[in-house]
Amino acid sequence: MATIYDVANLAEVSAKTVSRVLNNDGPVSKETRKVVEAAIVKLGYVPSSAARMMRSNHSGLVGLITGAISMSPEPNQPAGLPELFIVQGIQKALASSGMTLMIADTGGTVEKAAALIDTFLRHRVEGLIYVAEYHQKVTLPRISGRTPIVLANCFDDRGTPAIVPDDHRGQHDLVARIIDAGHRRIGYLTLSPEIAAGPLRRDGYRTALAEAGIGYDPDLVENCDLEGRDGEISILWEAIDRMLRLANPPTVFCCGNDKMALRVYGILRSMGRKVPNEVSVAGYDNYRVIAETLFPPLTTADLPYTAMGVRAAQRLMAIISGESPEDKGPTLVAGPVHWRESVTDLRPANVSKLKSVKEE
Amino acid sequence: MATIYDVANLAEVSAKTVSRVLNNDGPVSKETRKVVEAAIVKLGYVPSSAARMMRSNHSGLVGLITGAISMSPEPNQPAGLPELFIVQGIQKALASSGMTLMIADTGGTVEKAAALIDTFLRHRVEGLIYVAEYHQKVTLPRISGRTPIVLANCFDDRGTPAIVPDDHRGQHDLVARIIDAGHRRIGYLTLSPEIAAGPLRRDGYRTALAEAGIGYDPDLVENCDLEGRDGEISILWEAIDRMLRLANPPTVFCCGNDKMALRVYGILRSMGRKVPNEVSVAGYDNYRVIAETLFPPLTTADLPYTAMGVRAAQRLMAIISGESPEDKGPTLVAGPVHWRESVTDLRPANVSKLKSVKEE
DNA sequence: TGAATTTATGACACCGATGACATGACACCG
DNA sequence: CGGTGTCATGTCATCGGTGTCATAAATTCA
Repeated sequence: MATIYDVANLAEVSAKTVSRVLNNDGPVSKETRKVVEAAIVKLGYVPSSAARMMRSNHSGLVGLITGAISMSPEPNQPAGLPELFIVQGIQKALASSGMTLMIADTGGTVEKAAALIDTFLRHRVEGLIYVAEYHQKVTLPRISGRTPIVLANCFDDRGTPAIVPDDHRGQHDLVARIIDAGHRRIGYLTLSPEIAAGPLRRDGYRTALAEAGIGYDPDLVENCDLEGRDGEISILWEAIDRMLRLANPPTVFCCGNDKMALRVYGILRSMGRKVPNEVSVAGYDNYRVIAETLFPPLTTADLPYTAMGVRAAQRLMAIISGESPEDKGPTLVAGPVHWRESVTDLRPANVSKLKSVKEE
Repeated sequence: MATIYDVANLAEVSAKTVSRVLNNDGPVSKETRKVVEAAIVKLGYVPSSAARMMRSNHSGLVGLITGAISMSPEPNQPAGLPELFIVQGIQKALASSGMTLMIADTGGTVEKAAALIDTFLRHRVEGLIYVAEYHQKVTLPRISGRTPIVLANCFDDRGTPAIVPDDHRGQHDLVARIIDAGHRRIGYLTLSPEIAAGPLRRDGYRTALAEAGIGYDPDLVENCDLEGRDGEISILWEAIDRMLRLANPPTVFCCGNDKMALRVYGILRSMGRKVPNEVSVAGYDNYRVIAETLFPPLTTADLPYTAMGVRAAQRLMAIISGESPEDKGPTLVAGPVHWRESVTDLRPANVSKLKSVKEE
């Protein structure tokens, strides 16, 4: 591979002058610049970032660690892989800063994260972002030097800067909107209480009910999430069957996430119930492959992955620029409600009118 | 950040000895090794890969370029992002080789690929892999040096080593299996002929029919893929409606991909047709979020992304090791059929028996 | 027991850039 | 016309490791 000296020889200038041309550093005459640039092209010269980094002690790299790409081998897990939107958001925010993003994947095993952090430190990244597959608590190995790190979609108990979704508010907003559409009996098929989003969303549901003066009815809430284990369909089926037999049955089912809503569509239809004419369904995540492809399209709460990624990158850049990460603890990011055809509007004026309303 | 000299001073040995300990190079006495390792831990020393790379001229890096993470902003496009499985396969195959994988994303715009290749070359990667979002032809900027590159899920007309899915064989195997289950009237809702997979899969369908001695009936085939444009649902609806009104209607609908199958489920049910009792449905891709979550689970052909990733990485490693890439052109990789409950078995013995059969 | 080999370690140059500093040629100024 | 500033360029040391070679001590061998 050609070096800066090869270019210098060919252009009959010093290496330093070539360096000046490359970096738009110091003054270079028009003719010299032209000669040098020609030599660069002729030799196909590409500067070595290793050599540059050694001298200037500045890598321009940001490391990103994720398990998103190689999810656990079992096909369970909350969403799948849309948390990649976080990565997309990070890229978007980083693109303007001139930093290069290096992405590495844990390959499923969390233990590999330590090795990846090490690899990144060897490359002298200027900052690290750790992205979790779903909202959860994590415990990462401590980093020896002073390389800053930001957590996205997760948090720890050491006060590390973190960006997490506002599950409480999202579920609250969605339920509030559904109440606004005239629904009063709202069934809620929850996620497992084991995962961070479960209790947060359930509380959001309760808060929205309370604000509307609707009593909380435990008969309308059931955990239907087996976290990928078998039998989820039958548990769902029985919960729905039970609720629909109540004296005062729900007019809408809120599901823990969009994937569950996809199952609920199938079950309700197998029961002979039309969606949404007889029963409405709402999800959570705005997992677009499902939410927009389902027929009818699914009303759901957005999980603002992209925005979270943007915030994470911005936070990191701020810390790299020297801002002390004093406002410790997680930053909550809320997303909008996506109103689609899967929930009927029971308000007098709109009853029987099944039209597409988008509020995004 | 501590350097190798700091460690050498603290351990009272030469820098070269520290280097020996780090790389398990040359002989080092047990005691010396212990002292050096203690110093390394005490200082939190992390070697600089930049410095190492300069001298040894060996980066241990493989660059991966993908648009997978930031798909096009429109929610159209074939699959979404499961082509990330390719990345997963690449990682799996690379893990054993000691190479570090650097992933970069084009951010949607193909033009950025050139910049990313440049960045990778600056880091002196030993090989490059380009992963496309869906099976297609691409034209990448030529690479100046002799850094090898392998294409995954795409191909070009310059004979660059490439790994692509065997869409013809996959669709053939799926249809053959459906014929084997007793179906004779097989509707086919195709992908757009514009994308590489479209014609390949359609030909696979025709080949399977021909092999079974079933005549090709153009009435049973229709392109229902608008590549994300509006109106897809109504086109699908009309195509299905038309075919079901035929004197001899299809007993099963093969869909261009799983996403289309998801829509077809909704449409058939809105028409009051039970799946699979009255009409069977099959997909393509084995997009698990859809195929396994749908009710009933979807029969589909596997798009062997992981295997393709593995092959791509192996091919690259072979080329890096000096093997001349003489067997030019694309390598086809075929995947298995996943037989699930969405297609009924019409063979006498099994009629009315709806059980889960997995053949993977 | 002296020569040959192995083991353990160090000295030093070098990889390819860039920062600090120096130099010569002009231009401008009073 | 000497002094000062700017422009264009070059010299040289340096970043943090590792390859090459040298060296001294310990071990094996004839």
